[in-house]
Amino acid sequence: MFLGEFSYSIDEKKRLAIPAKFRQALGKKAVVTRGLDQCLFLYSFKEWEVLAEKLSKLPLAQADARGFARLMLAGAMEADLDKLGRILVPDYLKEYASLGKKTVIAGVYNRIEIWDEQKWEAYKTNIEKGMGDMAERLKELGI
Amino acid sequence: MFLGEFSYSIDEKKRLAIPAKFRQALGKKAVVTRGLDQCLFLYSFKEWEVLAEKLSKLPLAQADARGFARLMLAGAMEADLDKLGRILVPDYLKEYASLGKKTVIAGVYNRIEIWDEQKWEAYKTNIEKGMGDMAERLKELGI
DNA sequence: GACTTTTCCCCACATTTATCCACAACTCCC
DNA sequence: GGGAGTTGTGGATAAATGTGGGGAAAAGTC
Repeated sequence: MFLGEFSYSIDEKKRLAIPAKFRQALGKKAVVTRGLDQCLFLYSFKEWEVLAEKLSKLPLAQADARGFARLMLAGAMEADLDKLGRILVPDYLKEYASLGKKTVIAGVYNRIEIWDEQKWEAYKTNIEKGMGDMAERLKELGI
Repeated sequence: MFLGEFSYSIDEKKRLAIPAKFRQALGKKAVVTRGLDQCLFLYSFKEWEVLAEKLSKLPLAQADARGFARLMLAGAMEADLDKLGRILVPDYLKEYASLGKKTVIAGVYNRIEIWDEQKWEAYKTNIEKGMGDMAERLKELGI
């Protein structure tokens, strides 16, 4: 299980270090892909395989399902860790998440999220503001 | 598994480089054909054989299924990779996908898609727009 | 048959990518 | 607190890759 919030920087060669704590659980082979709210998701290859399998089985005949699978699969990219535990972030994903130099890496249960630092701060304050209302909903969920 | 999004250019001899990452899985013998949404599909010969078999078994009675099968089978063309990993894109397929110089090659699980760059960008933003309920679908898939 | 056009195989070159290593900051342990 | 190991960052060098042409062989045209 991935937990915690770390800040790292992407160098000019698009390399991004993964927190040492996550490396063992990730393994050497990992996959980055488009995530929700303009961040990137990072999965271990095993986790990803399960997902990709499901995506590939979506009906090809339906235009919207086709588009969805296409974006998720084409958006993904193998991101193997080098000797020092870094991955390479492809240009199009860097752009998608509007990643600058400073990034935040957050562990969220079975996946790792990669955020631009500013976007992360903005998102956090935004969510924190709505935290009061959320408590109500959590109660409904029995938390 | 083919993953990722790459941009390449077709030269004036209709040659198109295939991403190095895909070459091994593709093999030397490949097949290009008309795809859905005005892009081209590129399969390894083995995958193509399986697909062609399925297409040939589509119910002959249904007009749309028949049309689809016809489009894909008649549009297919062997596209062997040369020494440097490039294929030749026939004129009629270039025209079908309205390929300009700049093209995008996308890996979508068991196939590779070839898009005109502009068409690809347009398609992507279009899908993303209609993806407000993306989170819902992801949840269904257990992402 | 002569000529033009197309297709295919060869190579050159600039750029990108991958691999390796260096160094400073930090942590942990004795 | 000092030393050994780890970790984050940056850079150097070597290999691989993308792109563009040249020219021989094949195909088509008049």
